[in-house]
Formats: sequence, C-alpha cells, structure tokens
Amino acid sequence: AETRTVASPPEDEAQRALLLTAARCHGVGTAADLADYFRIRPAEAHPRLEELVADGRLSRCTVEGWSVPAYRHPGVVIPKQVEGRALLSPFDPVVWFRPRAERLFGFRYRVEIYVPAGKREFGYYVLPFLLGDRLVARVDLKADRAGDRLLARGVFVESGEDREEVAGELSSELDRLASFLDLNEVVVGRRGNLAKTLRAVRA
DNA sequence: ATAGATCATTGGAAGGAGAG
DNA sequence: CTCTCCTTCCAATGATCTAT
Repeated sequence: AETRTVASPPEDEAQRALLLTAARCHGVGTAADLADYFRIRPAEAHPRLEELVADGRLSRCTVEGWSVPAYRHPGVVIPKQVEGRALLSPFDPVVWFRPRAERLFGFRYRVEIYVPAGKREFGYYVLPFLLGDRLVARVDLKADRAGDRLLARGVFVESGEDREEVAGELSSELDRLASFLDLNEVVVGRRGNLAKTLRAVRA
C-alpha cells in the first residue's frame, strides 16, 4: 500500500470546510446549529461563516420564528412533502442539538438517563417519535431480554396532535422495533397521556 | 454572564474464572 | 471445549459547582 503525506490545512480553512458540510447536512441553520455539528466554538464559527458568505458558498437568510439570522446552503431543496415514521435514538441528528430541536419542532428533549431518578419527567430512556415532519410523541422503552418483551413504560403525545392517529402509527412502529430487536411481544405500560389510547388501539 | 470541570446514571459488551 | 457467572469498563449528556 502506498501512503501519501498531505499537509494539514490551516485551521480556518478546515473550519470553513467543516461548517460548509454542516450547512449541507442542515439545509438551513443558525450559527450555533452549524458550529455544534463538528463542535467548533461559536466564537470561531461566526467569522468563518461570514467568510463563507463573502465567498458566496453560503447565504444568509432569516427564518420565520427564529430570533437570530440563519445560514443556508445553496444546494438545499425544499421537499413538497415529508414522509417518515421513526423512533429516534437520543443521539439522532434530528434531536442531537437540543436548542435546534426545540426551535424547529417545539420539542423539549432531555436524555434523562443522566437525571436523578426522582427528577425524571418522562423516564429513563425516552425515544422521540417522528411522524412526517413533526415530533409527535415520545416513549420510554426498555428491551426486557429475560422476558422476551419490548416494554413501553411510558407513552406521551405532544399537545395538539391527533391521539388516535399517533397511537396507531406508534403501535406499528413498536411492532417493527420489537421485531428488529428479536423480541416476542410489546407490552404497553400505564404511564403517560397516550398510554390508554395506545393500549386500546392494540387491544 | 459564561465557560470549564466534575460527577451522576445504567445497559451492554468484553473478558476472566471456574465447572462440567 | 463450552457454558455460566461475575467483574470491569465504556458510552453518552445533564446538573451542579467553581472560576473568570
């Protein structure tokens, strides 16, 4: 095998390249959104972003409801509609940067495995439920290997969502996840404002 | 105010010990 | 060799405290 030595790029150039990649992955985002993607300090990201704007590689824009300016990648396309249905990992890019998730979806999310048990709001290991272009619910899951069951210990719907529809879609997704995890059945607990509807849907 | 450091919390994976 | 049991280690972010 042949190896080539390539000089490390200057830091500012590397940061611009990383921020441009972040912008491509985000479509549109605030300086804080883009900086966090590769963990660049905001104080350094700001001048790098302005340099990219000056070069024409990014454009500045405003987003309705956002209090700070945004940066848009020129290649971004806006889909006519977004179809999707997924239980997200706590570390999924959709929710990774909590302020962005909250700003975009009105979805306040914390990974409560790090929160003392008594102070947990939703549960130990809670996955957001993405449906279409919204985060419509969250569910506290546990794979009970010994019992061969997927436990949905708490199920919570966001306000303003259609409970029946969300419960139906979530029910299907839980079956899919149980199958993926090679677990025999899904057991829905009693905690949460969607637990009752979900249990009824599955009955 | 803001940044940095430190500790807290569990599931699971990996590896060793010991039994058969 | 295979299996089980046990211990150790790792992953991640949030809460809290300290320092600037």
